[in-house]
Parts: sequence; structure tokens; C-alpha cells
Amino acid sequence: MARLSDIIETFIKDMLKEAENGIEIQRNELATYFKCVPSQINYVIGTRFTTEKGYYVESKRGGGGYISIKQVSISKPYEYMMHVILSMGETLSQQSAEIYINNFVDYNIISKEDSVMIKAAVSNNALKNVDLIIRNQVRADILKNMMMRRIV
Amino acid sequence: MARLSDIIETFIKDMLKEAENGIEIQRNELATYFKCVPSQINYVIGTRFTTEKGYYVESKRGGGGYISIKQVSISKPYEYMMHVILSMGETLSQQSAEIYINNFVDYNIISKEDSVMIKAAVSNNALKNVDLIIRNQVRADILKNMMMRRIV
DNA sequence: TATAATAAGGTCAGAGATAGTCAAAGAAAG
DNA sequence: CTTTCTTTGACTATCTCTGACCTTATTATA
Repeated sequence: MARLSDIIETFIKDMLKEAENGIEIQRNELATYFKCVPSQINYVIGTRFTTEKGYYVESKRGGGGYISIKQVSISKPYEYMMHVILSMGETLSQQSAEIYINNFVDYNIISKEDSVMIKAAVSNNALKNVDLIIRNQVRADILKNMMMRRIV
Repeated sequence: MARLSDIIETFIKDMLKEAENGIEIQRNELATYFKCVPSQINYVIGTRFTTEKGYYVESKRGGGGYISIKQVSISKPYEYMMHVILSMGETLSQQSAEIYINNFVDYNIISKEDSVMIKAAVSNNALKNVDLIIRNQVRADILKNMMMRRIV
């Protein structure tokens, strides 16, 4: 018997296939449909629809709340970027980050102006309050998140 | 399901687009039109038409009362930016950051695409490894650094 | 005028509607 | 048998909607 999480994963992916611009689901509704607790939907999304796997998830609580899921479009820059992002590693010095960012400019993924701004975001100055022990890790997180969103 | 508040928000924004110098609405009239309690109009205005978002709201009670809404026009975006950056404070929640960033888009200081990327840079996801105690401080640092570089 | 009646809009707390988190129990895989 | 993945539920956070009660401005009237 297939795991429920796998069934829900397939269900959502089928929905995504039929939709043009991503989907919007109601957590409770889906949970009721699959006769599971609502938090299982979070589990499925948290394990199957991650940024690393090319999904972008947003949500809103309260009346009329929702969870929206979008899939990044598979394209050349996307594949290149995904490859680079995945190869980046867990930590990144300011110097390495700038090398990556310069490359993105060379590959026309970002503009020169944007590169300046992105460098500012991952500069030691911006991260001066982050403990040195985790600073390079945080730097990697920020750059990855920015570049992921650029291609989504 | 669309929230009533969102519908009312859109309705008011459409009115604003068609008007030259702001609009004047009757709270009760609007509430009747949307079949809601009058205080919901206050809720919409209080959450969607804030000063932070660039709106200026005035009202008058009594006979012939009204609520007037104007969009603040900024003639010099860069001066506005400096002013905003200087007034940002030491810490910034993700939510406040997004409000600021949306404003920058509205004032044509950054593009919609850039806003997505900047939001990614200051998202809780990007900063998940930063201790909660200083996370909002780091967020402010990053946003300020990025925006400073954008306008310098 | 002073006062009362009427006609607006304002506030705030609570109810309702969603979604998120986290740890523990259970199941499956190595 | 140990580790990893799945399922569950109690508790939390956030956003929306409602209604009772409050404040202010205008108008009618004594």
C-alpha cells in the first residue's frame, strides 16, 4: 500500500499539470478529502514541494486562507541555475559569492545593476551582526534563495 | 474563496485609479453595497490603505460625513528612498520588509522582478539559520544595504 | 442660542476561519 | 536493531468578520 503522503504528492502534481499558473489549495479541504490531519498536508509540502525541487510555495492564514504552489518552468537558464545552486555547497565566503554573482552577469541571468544589489545583500557589511560561525552559511542561504526566485 | 476584504480593497483601488485627486466614500453606503457591517470598511482601510503603503486617509463624522483616501505621490523617488531607509529602524519583520519592498515597486524604484528577488533575500526562509533574537536586525541590515546600493 | 434629534464615522474585543509548528508515536527501510 | 520517514494531534499564530458601544458633526426646534 502506497504511503498517503505519496498519494497526496501525486494528487497535487496532477493538479499542477492541469494548471497554467500554479494552484491554490485549501489545507483543511485537502485534509478532509484524504481523511488525514491538516498538518499532514504541511508535511507533504515540506518534504515534496521544496525550493530545491523547483517549487515555490506561499500561504495565507485566516478566513479565505490558502496554500499556493507554483512550479518553476524548466528552461535552459533554469537548468543552469539549478545546477549552480545545487553545486554551491552549504557555505559561501564573500569572495566566492562575488565570483558566482559575476558569473551570473556573464551568463545574462542578472543585470549588472542587480549584481551590485545582490552583492550588497551578501556582503560582510550586511551580515555584520551574524555570528562568524554561521555567516558563510547564511550567505549561501540568501544567495540561493535570491537566485531561486529569479528563475521561478 | 476570495475574501470580502480583498474585494472591497480592489473596488476602492479601482475608484482611486479613475480619480484624479483621491476619492471620498460613505462608510455606510459602501457597507450596504457589500452587505457587510460598517466596521469592515474600517478594517479594510486599516489593513490595506495605511501610511506605510502610501495612502493618506482622512474622515469626518456627523451629517455629511465621509472617508477620503488619497495616494501619496512622491515626486523625487530617491529622496523618498533615503528618507525611508533612514526611517527604517534597527529591526524589520518579514512582513514589514515586504511592505517596504512593495512600496519601492509602486514608486518605480525597483522592478517587480527585483522585488521578488529582494523579498527572497530577506525572507525567513533565507534567514532560517539566523538566531531569532537578531534575525529582524539582520533583515534590516540586508535590506538597507541592498537599497543603498541601488540608489547610490 | 441652547438643546435635542439625527446622521455620520470610530474602536475594540471576541468569534470564526484558516494555516503553521513541533514533538511523539508508529511504520518502514537499511 | 537502528535509523529514517510518516502520521497524528495538541497547541499556536494570523487574518477576517461581526456587533455592541462610543464620539463627533449637523440640523431641527424650543
